[in-house]
Amino acid sequence: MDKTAYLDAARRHCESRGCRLTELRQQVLELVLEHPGVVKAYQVLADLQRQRGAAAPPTVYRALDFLVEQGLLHKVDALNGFILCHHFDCPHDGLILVCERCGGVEELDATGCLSSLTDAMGKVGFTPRAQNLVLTGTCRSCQA
Amino acid sequence: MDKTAYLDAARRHCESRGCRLTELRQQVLELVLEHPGVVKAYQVLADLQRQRGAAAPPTVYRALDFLVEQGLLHKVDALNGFILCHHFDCPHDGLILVCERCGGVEELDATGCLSSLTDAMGKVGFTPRAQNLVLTGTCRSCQA
DNA sequence: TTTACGATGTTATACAGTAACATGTAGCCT
DNA sequence: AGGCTACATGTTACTGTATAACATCGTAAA
Ligand SMILES: [Zn+2]
Ligand SMILES: [Zn+2]
Ligand SMILES: [Zn+2]
Ligand SMILES: [Zn+2]
Repeated sequence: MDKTAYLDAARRHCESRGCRLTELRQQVLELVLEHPGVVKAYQVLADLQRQRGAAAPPTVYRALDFLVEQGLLHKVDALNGFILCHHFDCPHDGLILVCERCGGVEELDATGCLSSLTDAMGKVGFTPRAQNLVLTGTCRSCQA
Repeated sequence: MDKTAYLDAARRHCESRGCRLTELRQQVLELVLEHPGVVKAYQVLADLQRQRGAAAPPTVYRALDFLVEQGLLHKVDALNGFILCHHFDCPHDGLILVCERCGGVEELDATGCLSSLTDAMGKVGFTPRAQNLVLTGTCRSCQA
């Protein structure tokens, strides 16, 4: 999917959820799109300032939070960063692997891999919220 | 295990690994012990300042990093916090469950539950960093 | 038109984490 | 003893991450 098609799909995705992909939000999404792998909020902020002059942290954090809310991005807590989700339109129990060395992102289908985890949680009465697992580590090409 | 026994076990654990649980490190560990669930670094810092006067961030971060290194604490990236590990003496992969409603934290030993995930990652050549999975959801006592 | 609501702008601040360098402390070697 | 070494802690200053609180603006329903 090329960039334009992706943005179109993202717009339709938001509208189908009763939200608007405003110009600012799209601009932030495009900035994330420019980067491979993990993007940091303050990197986006710097990019945004280069494009439209003054901009403050809340501007970019609000846009990023919105995009995460819509499922267009995932937050990677361990790295204080964000990554694109390429499957926002189909519900997926994804397993997202982030390489600590090259910043590359890989997505696995974890369906069928989570049953034992779910069982373990069920034994203590814990009900997990649907969410994506994000793990950090080292990818194949970065193995020492 | 009561507090004294825990601290004794922690001390022996460190010494068996060729490290010392110094007075400062033990003091930080005790401060973490005082809190149920997740503890934040700056909360520990504030507590520490109340006990021994001046103290700066590096003091508490160094101690916390040491304790994580020894396996006595786990870092919870999603919450920028730390939790006690109650079975530091046996190697394990932690599965940390955070209740969205009451904020309680529970750690499961997921060592036997991750093989299918590990297999899936192995197939793409990905080596996960030793880490804890953090999931949010609803705990038993908060079930609606 | 008025009202309400969502989005954005703006300022200031809180919270999280680290670099770099100084000082102390304990064991070891000569 | 004197000096060497390694580790632990103290201290200052800073970078990076994130949010609170309030102001402004556009749009669309009432
Ligand atoms: Zn996804
Ligand atoms: Zn890599
Ligand atoms: Zn543990
Ligand atoms: Zn609960």
